[in-house]
Amino acid sequence: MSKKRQLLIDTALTLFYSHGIHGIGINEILKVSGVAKRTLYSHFTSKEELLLAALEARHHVFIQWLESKLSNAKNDLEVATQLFESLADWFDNNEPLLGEFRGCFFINTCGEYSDVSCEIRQLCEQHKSKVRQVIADKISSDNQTCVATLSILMEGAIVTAQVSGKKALLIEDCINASQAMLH
Amino acid sequence: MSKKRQLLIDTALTLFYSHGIHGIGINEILKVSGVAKRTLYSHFTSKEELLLAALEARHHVFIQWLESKLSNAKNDLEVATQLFESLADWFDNNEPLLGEFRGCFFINTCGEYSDVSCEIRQLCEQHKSKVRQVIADKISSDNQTCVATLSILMEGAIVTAQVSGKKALLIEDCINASQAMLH
DNA sequence: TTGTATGTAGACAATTCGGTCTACTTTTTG
DNA sequence: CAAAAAGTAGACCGAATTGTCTACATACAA
Repeated sequence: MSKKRQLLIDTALTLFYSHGIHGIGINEILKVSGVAKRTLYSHFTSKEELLLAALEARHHVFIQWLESKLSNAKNDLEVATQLFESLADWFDNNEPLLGEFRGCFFINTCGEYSDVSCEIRQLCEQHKSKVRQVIADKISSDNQTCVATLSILMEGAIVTAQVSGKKALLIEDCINASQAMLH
Repeated sequence: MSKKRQLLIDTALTLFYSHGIHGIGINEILKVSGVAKRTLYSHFTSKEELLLAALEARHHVFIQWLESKLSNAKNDLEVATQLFESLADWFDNNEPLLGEFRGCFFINTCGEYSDVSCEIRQLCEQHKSKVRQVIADKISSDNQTCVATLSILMEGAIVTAQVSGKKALLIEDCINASQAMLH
């Protein structure tokens, strides 16, 4: 992997994430990264291809982060608490790996693309599917409902933190709801 | 309220909602609505002002819809079931008042605007605050946690339906989680 | 009748968009 | 060393962007 290529992906990810895809032009990405336009188009055929690369990069970073955060949970309740407490750290910008919190990059991206069958949307869907899988792998019970509920609470927490501001109560509620579900 | 003004707001709302704010140009809104550009700029000083009007219009429609859906719930559990079953109808495009489901317009909008203190974001935050208030007014118990959890589940359901498309199981999970919470 | 509101079509300006291209320089590698 | 690969700056293209402006038409109420 070329150094410039990685720099372009990183810069695109940061800018797309914070200003939306259509809110950021190619020229802005070039200016911020300091890479020449010719170089960009030797690595990517279009803006969309750069976006796809950025989505994939974010996917890998996020999944790796999530797996590490849940790695030492010893039972289902610990999975839940560690999940939501890690999210709280993200919301409070205490997770350098994930950068400044601006909601979920994949949710934000879906808001800008209406065609559900396009490659971009499919990548977003696959990411969410993988996130659920990571949680499922840590849940000992074969109860599929538990995984689904945790995922829904997770999405709700992310969106609420983004739109309504980050609150300590939010995470408490998620953990309480998890406890109620796990009897 | 002028007829053309309302037509512009309705058209802008539909197009913004389905393609994102920055994905839709003024000219497209004019073409679809059949209104002259001069007329638009006699009613609104800028695209942003039109967006604010569209957000407000959506806010009123959604709140009215939500209130009507929860109006005849007789206890907390009924509030929860009617809430999530109404959401299911929305996801399945069986709620003409809300139009074709494309996630939450306010969440999608927040994804395109990073400045939390700008007027657009504040409108989105106020909308979510009002949604929580509508739910709170129907919950008999003074338990604030119940309202918060329902809200989080609601946001999670909306986002999951938008990104991952799973609908039937999703609503079941939300209702199950509500039941667990309400003992 | 005569203002005044509100509407029309569309040219135009200034800027930005994604993307191509030329000409040149640097870095890596066999 | 020499060839190939990867980089640079930035002019340029056509299309699209938001917003302004001129000139004119229609509807309605005092």
